[in-house]
Amino acid sequence: MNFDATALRRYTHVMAGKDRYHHGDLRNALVDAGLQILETEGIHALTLRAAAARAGVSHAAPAHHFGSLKGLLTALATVAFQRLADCLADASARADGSDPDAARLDASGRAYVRFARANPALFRLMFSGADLDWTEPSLGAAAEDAWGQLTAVVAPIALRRGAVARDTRQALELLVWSHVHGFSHLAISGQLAKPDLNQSGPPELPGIASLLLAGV
Amino acid sequence: MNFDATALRRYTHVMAGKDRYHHGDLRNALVDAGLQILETEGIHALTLRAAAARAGVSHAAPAHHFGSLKGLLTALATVAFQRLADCLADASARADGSDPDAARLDASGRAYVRFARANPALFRLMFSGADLDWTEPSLGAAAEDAWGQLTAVVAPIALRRGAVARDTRQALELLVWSHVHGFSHLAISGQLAKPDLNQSGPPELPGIASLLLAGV
DNA sequence: CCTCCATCTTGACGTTGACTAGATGCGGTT
DNA sequence: AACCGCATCTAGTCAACGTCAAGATGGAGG
Repeated sequence: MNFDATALRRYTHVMAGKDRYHHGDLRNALVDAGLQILETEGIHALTLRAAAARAGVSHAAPAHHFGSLKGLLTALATVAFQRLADCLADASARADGSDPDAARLDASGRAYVRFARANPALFRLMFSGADLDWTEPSLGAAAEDAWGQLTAVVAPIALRRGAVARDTRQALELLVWSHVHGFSHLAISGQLAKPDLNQSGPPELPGIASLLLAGV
Repeated sequence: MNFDATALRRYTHVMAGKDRYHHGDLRNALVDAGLQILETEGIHALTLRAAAARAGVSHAAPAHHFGSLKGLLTALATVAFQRLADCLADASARADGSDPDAARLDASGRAYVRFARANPALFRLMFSGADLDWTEPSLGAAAEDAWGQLTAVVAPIALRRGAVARDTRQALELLVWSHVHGFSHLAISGQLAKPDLNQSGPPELPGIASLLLAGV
């Protein structure tokens, strides 16, 4: 979790109310501020100046820690991928059912969608393409973690389908990822709010495990 | 296609080089300009002022036709949904294979992905959520058209699976849409560029028809 | 105690979306 | 043919933005 006890002590010290020229842990404070703004006001309200104001520093302070707005967005996306990976791992561990493999897959899928619905602006940012600096190693590592959590629950299903070849296995991983990612994206885009789709309540993620295991 | 011969005549007349105070068809000119900017320079370069400059009018002119930036984006997304619907209809019509239903479904899916890959910024805009004005009826109608093209190719497959109930059928439609939409989004986000996914060439959209028809 | 330098502030510049007031000229009316 | 209403477009302005440059501050190591 990149926990820095010294920095945190200084940070909480400042949080207690003591204003000082040197913040102590401005970088983390700005990330927190950014996450809050993203959650409460959306992506358009997330500006370097707004984050600085929320952290109680001058408008140009963020530049020293993130270089540019892209840097701040990259830091936020990194945290987001880490949180997503945690959610997926947690859901997989808690999954319960008569078919454990299938239960873990479906539970992970639902967790993916739940994460997107709970953090729509953040989710969008994670997959916003050119807005992020993918040369930043920590971002790539966090994204790999999340991807790894997903492939881990697909692997047993793939084996039971007889998908031993690397290509076949990766095609299944990609199928599952596309499925949950597409559903998540449609959900937070409001595309699932069509009246004819809501006559039986809000749409739920169609389970993929049973489909993949049909006829096996 | 909302073809307005009179407006077009004036528009082309202006295009011929004659500068006049009244443009003649500024609205369409601004949409064209917006599409070009989106394609060549990306979403961040798409500003009201840039579109105005490309159309050769003053910086405040777009406001009279679109009200705000949101209005221009909405107009662009409307055109985009219409084009997507056309692409899907075309792909379905041209599809060819031993199983026509399956061929049409897979061809439509590939067309969806091809559209996204060919127009990444536009595709992102179409599903950008709060950036668009969904109270605009034309936008909703265009989106419904595209959605209708997709459900049309899913319906035969659903019937062959015995999905006669409305809920079951809609779940399948949603499954297919999630699949192609998620893959498209991952593709244009660069998430499919992972080295371990490209050892057998760039990933292709996993066919969904054979999966849905397995064991039928 | 003193110096170094990362950290933070202040001020400025160019660009943006949005608003206002005024100029223009097309299309319908007389 | 002359007129005029009004949609269309221009010009000017404002606050907010990202970014840069220059200076102030104060903690860490000698």
